[in-house]
Amino acid sequence: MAGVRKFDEAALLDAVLQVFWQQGYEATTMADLAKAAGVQRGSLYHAYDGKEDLLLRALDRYAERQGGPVLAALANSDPRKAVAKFLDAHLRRMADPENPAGCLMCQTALECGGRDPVPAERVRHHFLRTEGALRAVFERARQEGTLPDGIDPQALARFYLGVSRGMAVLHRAYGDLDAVRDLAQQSLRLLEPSS
Amino acid sequence: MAGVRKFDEAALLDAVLQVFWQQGYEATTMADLAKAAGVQRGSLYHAYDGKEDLLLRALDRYAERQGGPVLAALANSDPRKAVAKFLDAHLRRMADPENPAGCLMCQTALECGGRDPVPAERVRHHFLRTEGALRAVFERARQEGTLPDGIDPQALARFYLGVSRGMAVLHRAYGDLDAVRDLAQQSLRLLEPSS
DNA sequence: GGGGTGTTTGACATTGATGTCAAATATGGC
DNA sequence: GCCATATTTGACATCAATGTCAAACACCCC
Repeated sequence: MAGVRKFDEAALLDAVLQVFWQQGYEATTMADLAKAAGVQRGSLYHAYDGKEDLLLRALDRYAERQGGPVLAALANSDPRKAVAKFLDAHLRRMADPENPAGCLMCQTALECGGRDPVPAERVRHHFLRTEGALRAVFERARQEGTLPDGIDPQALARFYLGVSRGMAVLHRAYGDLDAVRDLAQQSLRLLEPSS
Repeated sequence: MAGVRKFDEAALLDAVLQVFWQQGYEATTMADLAKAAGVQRGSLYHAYDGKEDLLLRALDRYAERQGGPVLAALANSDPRKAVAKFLDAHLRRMADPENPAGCLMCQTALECGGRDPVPAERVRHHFLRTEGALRAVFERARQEGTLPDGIDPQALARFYLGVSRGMAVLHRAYGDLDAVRDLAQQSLRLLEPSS
């Protein structure tokens, strides 16, 4: 029962991530995390630096598991298809009944933004990563002439980043995907060739 | 020093609102609220039912003070101008150095969404109110022929609701208004007559 | 197979937040 | 001016979370 680490790091972080995502950072206690991970509270303190440390690791793991497929969806030479798949990946993520509603990153951004600079900075980093990936899509499209003139790739990237963030908020607030779908669909009209 | 209520209800709620907005709901203690309001902790318990009661009242007051001007901005017969003013009102709200970054409604939606149905429902109510006001603008525009055919007013309303929510998240996460401005500006292209 | 290493476990003290209460006190009505 | 009413105030008990620690213990390596 003791001697070598009993738990799987990845599985533990998945459990921790889930609890933070469901309840929020402040409402979560170390006891909650321990219980969800099937581990004694003392073991958590032994293996990690505390709740904030666990949050940071959970954020990174979240980016890897949830954000990875979303960014991968951007790999398409047609910017419209790339963004459509990007938003659709978000939708599918939200439709997964395993996941709590919303988005852990947004939640942490809002909850810690005015209080705790360390997780806030981590979230910002991941946002910038997504923004950069989107910008790369549009910059490439611009070079290939697929993007209308006079459109700033950076601004467009921020737009779709913001749209995906808005989707998460509406998902959490409304509990269903109707409004989320509308938001995604309408936003795609911005890339229609007609304009 | 005692006998009749010493504090102004509105001013107290403004102070309370500010603290919730800055720190988040769970991270805020009754002592924080009492201090910010310049009132003894016991007085808060005497006058209100507790932290959640104060949050609900703060949300309503927030909707009144911050949301009011934003909804008023929608009063314009040209839907494009109405929405532009709507988004600009959000921008100005965020540019106000008196206000913490982001939006108390979104914050509460995300923080309480997975845990506390009562404030979550209150937030949803206010979101629906905004969504309804936006929809009204587009429905009127459609009747007047200002809106392109094949556009669902409801979907468009949800789109701009989501955009405004995304603006709040990016504001809180990035701390500045650059991305927020880009998001607002790009979203307005959806209403350009060219399409 | 035995000792060292590192983990687990439950207990502990500490801290901080909560909600309640009785006493003190200022105001308004009579 | 005095009493009733309602608020303020500080104290109190309770509860919950935190972080630490020493002892128990299992595994790996020699």
